[in-house]
Amino acid sequence: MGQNVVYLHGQPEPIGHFLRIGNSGHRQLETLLDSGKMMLDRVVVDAAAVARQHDLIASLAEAGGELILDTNVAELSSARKYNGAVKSAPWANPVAMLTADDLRPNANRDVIGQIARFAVQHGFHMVQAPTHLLEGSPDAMFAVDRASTMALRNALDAEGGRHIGINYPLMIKSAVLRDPVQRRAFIAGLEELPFDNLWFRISGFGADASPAGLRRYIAAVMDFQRLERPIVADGVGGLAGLAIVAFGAAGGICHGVAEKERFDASDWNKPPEPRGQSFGREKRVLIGSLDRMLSEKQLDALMSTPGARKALSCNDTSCCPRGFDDMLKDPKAHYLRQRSQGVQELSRIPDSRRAQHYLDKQLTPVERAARNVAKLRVGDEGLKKILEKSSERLEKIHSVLDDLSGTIKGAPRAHAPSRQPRGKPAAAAGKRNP
DNA sequence: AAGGTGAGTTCATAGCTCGG
DNA sequence: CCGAGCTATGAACTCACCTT
Repeated sequence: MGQNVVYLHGQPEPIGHFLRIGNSGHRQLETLLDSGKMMLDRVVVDAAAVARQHDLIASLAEAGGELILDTNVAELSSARKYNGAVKSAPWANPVAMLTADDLRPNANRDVIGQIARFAVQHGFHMVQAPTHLLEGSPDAMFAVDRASTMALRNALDAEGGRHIGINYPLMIKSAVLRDPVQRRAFIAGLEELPFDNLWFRISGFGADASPAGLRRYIAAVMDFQRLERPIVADGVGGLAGLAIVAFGAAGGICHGVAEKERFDASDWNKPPEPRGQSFGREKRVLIGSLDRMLSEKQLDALMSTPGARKALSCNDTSCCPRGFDDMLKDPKAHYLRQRSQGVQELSRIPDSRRAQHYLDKQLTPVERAARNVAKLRVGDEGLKKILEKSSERLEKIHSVLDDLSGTIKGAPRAHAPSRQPRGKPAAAAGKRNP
């Protein structure tokens, strides 16, 4: 598809695709990077993990990748999270949450100054402004966040980081995003701030978005184009994430490696969990024909159903030549190839045709495949329900987005964040020639 | 080299709310 | 009054790193 397209107005603008390294998957990612399978080289690194992930960061920098620092200030300011994984961030307070005072210019803890020096010292190209999870536009922390953004710009300039850009992460729950009055207040408050790109981290939204939720997300985020700055949808993945960029609501998306495809901060203000009680997730495999992941356990159970193996296998021979076996053998490589393939395919399509291409060439085939999966004679009632719901969801997304595409035709589209470091080729990391 | 330890985490579902 | 969508809640597995 698309190989024979002639571009009358130059190359279409590529969609920005960003990867969150996360907390503990960096060794696996290093292996993928070294074998040319990482696919993405614009990465967000948590400040709390920089020391541990130094090897991966150095390799990415050497390969010309773009390094983005997440300061973890939002988590460090949360009752539930400050004493968890983020507590090893250099500016963490070991005995308490960070407060607005810690972020004042000239504060005793000098968090802003520390962030600026750290970003320069570790060669970051971009920094997420140290913003907070906001209850709404009247939240007093919004003013603190605006002051922090200005202070960070000054601190970066003063510490030799004039070339380092700033992303502004707006962290609110989806109900707040949906409120047009609060949107206007946020837009007014952001207008004069010195940041390069606007990032959305919307609590309660992600790759599993409901059809109506997805439509409202796209419509709401489109309002922010009034700021005339590139927009990134953080914590989204799957066909929901692709829809957001296909419809031009955002110019880029960001997610983790088979995780962080949804952002949920609903428990951040609760007291910390007592220790010793933790929950985990079994290994999961991305199933393209369902637009969701299934655990190995669920897949095992499905394999006794005739036709399941064929219907669930990756049929992209450049990704998994031996189909199901390859998916199971290296689920993270499969995940990265599939996610980057979807974005790259869309990137080759001219802006004005992306929404239609998404509907016809990306959503429709999956919808059809999901319908076939839902027809399988699965013994397990729970699993059968999951398969049927996935299929139903995709059909509803199609009709909702079909309608939306008529409504927003001709509306201005968000741009992708320009690549840092500027001027370097956008060679995929890991594809270094010997 | 192998095994133990510590810490992170994602989904399904029940029940509630709000709007038509 | 019903259904869609939201919120709260409860459910064991993975990975990295350290110790021996």
